[in-house]
Parts: sequence; structure tokens; C-alpha cells
Amino acid sequence: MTEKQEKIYRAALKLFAEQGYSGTSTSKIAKEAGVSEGLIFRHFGNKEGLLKVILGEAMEELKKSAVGVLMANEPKEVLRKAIELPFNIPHEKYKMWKLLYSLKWQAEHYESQEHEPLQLILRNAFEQLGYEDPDAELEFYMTLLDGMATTLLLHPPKDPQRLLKTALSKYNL
Amino acid sequence: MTEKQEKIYRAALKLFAEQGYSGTSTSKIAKEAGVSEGLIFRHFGNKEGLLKVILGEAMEELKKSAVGVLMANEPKEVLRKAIELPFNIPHEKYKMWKLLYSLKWQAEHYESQEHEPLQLILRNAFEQLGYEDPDAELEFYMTLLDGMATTLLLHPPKDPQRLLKTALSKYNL
Amino acid sequence: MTEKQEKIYRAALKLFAEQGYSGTSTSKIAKEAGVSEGLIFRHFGNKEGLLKVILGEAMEELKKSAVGVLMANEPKEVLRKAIELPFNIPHEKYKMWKLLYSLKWQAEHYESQEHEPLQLILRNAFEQLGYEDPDAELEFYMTLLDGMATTLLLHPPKDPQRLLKTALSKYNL
Amino acid sequence: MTEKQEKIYRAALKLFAEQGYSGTSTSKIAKEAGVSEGLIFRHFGNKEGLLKVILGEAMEELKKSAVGVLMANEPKEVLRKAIELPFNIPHEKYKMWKLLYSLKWQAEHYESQEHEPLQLILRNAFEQLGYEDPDAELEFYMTLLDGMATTLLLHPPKDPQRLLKTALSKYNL
DNA sequence: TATGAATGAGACTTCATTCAT
DNA sequence: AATGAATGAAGTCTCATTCAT
Repeated sequence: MTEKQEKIYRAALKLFAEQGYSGTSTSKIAKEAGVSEGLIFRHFGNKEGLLKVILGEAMEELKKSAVGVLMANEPKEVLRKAIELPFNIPHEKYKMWKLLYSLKWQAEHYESQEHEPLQLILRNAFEQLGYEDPDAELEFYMTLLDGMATTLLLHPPKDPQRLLKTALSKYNL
Repeated sequence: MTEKQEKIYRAALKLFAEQGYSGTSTSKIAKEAGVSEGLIFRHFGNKEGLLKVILGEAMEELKKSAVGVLMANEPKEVLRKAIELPFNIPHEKYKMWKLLYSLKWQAEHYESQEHEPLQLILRNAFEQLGYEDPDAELEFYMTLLDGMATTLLLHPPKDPQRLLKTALSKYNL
Repeated sequence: MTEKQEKIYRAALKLFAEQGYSGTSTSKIAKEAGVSEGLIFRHFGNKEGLLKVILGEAMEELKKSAVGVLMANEPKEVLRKAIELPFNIPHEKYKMWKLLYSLKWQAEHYESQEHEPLQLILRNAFEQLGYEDPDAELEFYMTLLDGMATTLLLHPPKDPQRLLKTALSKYNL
Repeated sequence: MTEKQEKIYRAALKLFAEQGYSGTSTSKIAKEAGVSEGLIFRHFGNKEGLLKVILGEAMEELKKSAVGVLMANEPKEVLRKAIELPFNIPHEKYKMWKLLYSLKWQAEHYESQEHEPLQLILRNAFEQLGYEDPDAELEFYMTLLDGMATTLLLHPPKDPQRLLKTALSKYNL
């Protein structure tokens, strides 16, 4: 990506995350990026193309961040690393995650990112740990993860570590 | 509300929930409601006015549904009723809750509905039950509630009761 | 058609005919019609919709003007009335015909208006009049008609009747 | 003209002829020519400059093709050669003629190419052949030529020679 | 010479809102 | 109360053209 492309990309990510996709006009993006409006279309085809590029990168990021969990070799470590995921989002990736989560609420853009590999390994962990109903446990764990992400992205507590500690304690991790 | 007002209200609720506020044009609302576009403005002033009316009703609903929790007289009952909240959303109120949650992700419309009374009574319950750090527990519980809502509204499981059961079991309820 | 619709229609017809479809912007049309640009889209959907309505009317007109030829009952009368066609275009229909002819030269909009009924009756007339190769005669006659239209619409002579007379004399009409 | 200049020239000729001048963007031309958009402007100044070069060449061509008529020394030969003109357009010149004719229908670019020399010699031929009203005959002949061009360029018949033969027979040529 | 990034103006179109009826 | 015509501003996108390389 050239410099201006990056500028557009970043401006769009910021605005999409803050004001939503429909709520963000291309002219706002251009202004925020300090670039002519036409350039957006030269580089990304159209507004949706810009979103798709951003979403593509986000998916990459998501997969990358899940690698740590997938590579854990003890079930307890799997659980711990999974729940730590939203706590390890680096500051510069916040916008991206916020956008990803906010889009889940829009029918048009929703594509249930089941993220099967993660779910598989989590289910396996519960099984190995002797949980009675691993499927139910998995479901609950995913729900908890959604809650964590929501809290951390939307109204982050002063001391996130306390929240993490509480969560870990529930599973004796 | 007259009949046509209701129609507009319902159409707007549906579309706002599905496609977002900015993603929904007044003309779409009018078409969905089977009503002239002008009527929206006669009855609700402008697009935002329509949103505010919907949000107002939603807040009422929210308070109403919390009453059960506030009136519980045993700490364990408080916890149980609180976590049951998102499971008791009646079918016809789904749109409303979805809208409420999706708006939380838009900076423009976000107003942290702390919902203090509920939080107070929950904190109190944890205290009475002898939890070491009631504040931390409260924080975690609210996070869990957010997760529940997300799951139920966005990708409801085939058997919601199983999820509820799992949750309750974590607190021996 | 309401008054403003008519205004738009007429402005578009004029400008399309004079400057071509692509050469005419909707803002020019709106200005010429003394109307807001948005109104064009409320009434005609989009720019192409406007063209289609105009073209539809033109086809009607075309058929109507051919009726006289189709109803002639002597072969000589058929020939005469056919060649008189372009000479009888009323002043207010000039724009329409010009547009129709100019569009024939644009691949995108071209649809060979064979106008079969007219051709059939012309061929029949040549046959009855004992012409050796009626098909060839028809072909030539249609070519002549195209020439007439071109001349009359593009660089009308001072005395069109003289041109008509010359043409008629070629066929002893 | 260098190779790339030629490419641009040819691409523009093709597209202008098929889609009209306004309907053809410089970016389409560049793509069709397999050349960067900027190059068009380096070589031809601007879009109109490109058109002018094409039109200039076309005029040359037109004059060249008329030479045969001007050099005929019998009146009948003049008439024959004149009417043969549009039938002798070489395949690779079709685009050019089509463009020339289509531009006649656009007010903006129209410049009545009276082509006086040709008209003079034709009028003279009619006079010598003893036609009563040479001016009227000339007018009709030019109209016929327009018709021929229209037919041949727009919907060429399977057997053009038959059309030519029919035309010639009308003048006993 | 040639490219491709970059731009500003303007294209087509949609939007929220107003107004006469 | 209700409609539908009408509008001006803003939205997305394309265009001809320029410029640095």
C-alpha cells in the first residue's frame, strides 16, 4: 500500500468504527485522510471495496491472534489463552475490532464468523478436562468471550486485569 | 398512537434494527409502513425524533423488565432473575433489543446506560453471598449479561435453556 | 403527465436531440426545465428512464404517422404517401425525429426499427406495379426514405416541396 | 505517428464511432489502446484535440475519395462514380465514415460539409444531360447519397451491389 | 517518451425535509 | 390526518486533465 492508500485506509477504519459504515461518507473519509475524494475510488473501486479491504485485513489479524490458542498444548492453557484474547488486543488494533463487532449487528454485512478451528480446540479442551457437557460449555465460553469483547471495546474498565482475573478464577485457571 | 403512527413506528423499528439508523432512509420506512413519506414528519418531526420515540419506549421496556430483579428478596434469586433477563425477551421485543444493542456500537448514539439500580442490587447480592470482591464480581456479571444478550440476539442457539442452565450452574443457582 | 413532468420531458427531448444523450447532463435538463434536479429522478427513475419514456412516445408517434400509408388502397398511393412521410413531420415533432435518427448511430441504443408492416406494404405495392425485383426496389426505397429524413432533419432545404416533387417524379407519382 | 500514437488514434476512432464522442471517456480509450491515460494528453493535448486529428484525417480521406468523381470527363460517368462512392469505402475506413456521419447529428460538432466541388460538378453533369431543373436534381442526388451512406454504414445489406444496381438503373447509368 | 498517482469539477442519484392540496 | 410533488443539500462515483517520476 502506498502512503496515500494507507491514509485512506486508516481514516476509513477510524470513521467506520466510530460512526458506522452508512454513517460515514466518502467525503468525510477523504477529508480525514487529507486526500481528494476521487482517490478513494481510484484505489478501492468504491466505498464497499474499501470496507472489504479493511475487513479482509481484519480477518487476517483475527486468525493471527488465534494462533497462540491453537498452539497451546494443555487444555487449561487453551482456555486461559482463549479468554486472554480480547485483553491482548494492541491499542492500534482497537478500531479494527470495534468495526468488526459493530458490523455483526448489521444484517447486511453480517457473516457469522464461526471461527471453527478455535471452537474445535476449545470443545476438545473441555472434553479433556472432564466437563460433563462440552458442547454446552463451549457455547457458554463463546458467549463469555463475546461479553468480554463487548465490555473491553465499548466501556473498558479502569482495571481490565481484574476482570480477567475474575474470569480465570471461574475456571480455576 | 394512531394506527398509521403505529405502522411507521413498527416499520422504523424493524429497519433500524436490521440495517442501522443511518442505513435506513425515511423513504424505506414509508414504503415498509405503507404510508406517505410526509406523514413521518408530521407525526415525529424528523428522522431523529422517530428514533427518540423508539428509544424512549425501549427504555421503558428495559425498566419494566428489570422490576422482577429489583423485587427479588433473596440474593440468589436476584442473580438468577438477572441472568434470566435476556432469556425472557418476548418475541415481539427482539427488534427493540437488537436496536438498543446495535446503537451501543455507534459513538453518536451511545449513552452508557449504566442502569444503576440493577447494578446496585447485584453488587449487594454478591456482598451478601460473601463474595470476596463484589465489585469485580459485578463487573464480570455484567460482562456475562452482555455476552448473553449478544448470543441470544445475534445467533440464538437451538436450545437457549441449555445456555441458561450452564450459566446458572456456574453460580450454583 | 403533470406540468413539471412535461417540462422535464420537453427539456430532455430538446437537449438529447441537440447534444446527444451522453452529452446532456441531468443538471442541464433540470435547468432548462426550470426544475430541481431531484425531480427528474422522482418522475423518471433515472436518466435512462427518461430516455426510454421519450423513445416510447416516439415509437407511438412513428406508428401513428405510418397509419396513413398502411390504409392507402392503391399501390401508387402507397408509394406516394410513404415518401411524403418525412415531409409531413409537424414542426413540434422535429426534435423527436432528430433524436430517433441520431440514436440510430449510437451502438448502445440502436435497435433496428425494421418497421415491418410498412416494408411489407411497400414491397406489395412494387409487386403490383409490376416491378421486376420488388425486394431490390423496396431496399432502394427505404434507402431513399433514410436520405429524405437525413436531409429534412439535418439541413432542410428552403423549398422542401421541390425535393418531394423530384422524388415523386422518379416514380411517376 | 509513432506506434503508441497510432494505437490511441485507432482506439479513439473505434470508440467514438461506436459510442459517440461524449459517450467515450479518455480512460476507455487508454484501456482500449493499452496505454496510460496520460499519454493521450501528451500526444493530443486534450480529448477534443484527439477528435480534431481524427476529423482532419477523415476530411483528407473524403477529399481523396472524391477525386475520382472530379476527374471523370463524361457527365454520366460523374453520376455513376458519385453514387459508387459509398460502395467503395474500404473496410478499414468504415469506422471513420461512421464517426463522420454520426457527428453530423450532434449540433455541437456539426459543420455542414457542403463539399462544394463535388456538388458543382454534379450540378454541371445534370445540366449537360439536359435535366430540366439541375438544382432540384442535385438536391435529390445528394439526398440519395445520404441515404446510401446511412444504409451501408448502419445496416449494410447482404448484397450491396444489388442496391447499387437499382440506383444506377434509375439514372440509366 | 511513458506511466500512474493525484486532483477538482461535475456527473448521476438519494436523502431528509417542506409544502400545497 | 394524509398525500405526493417538490426541493436543496449531500452522497457516491466518473471525468478530463496535471504532475512527479
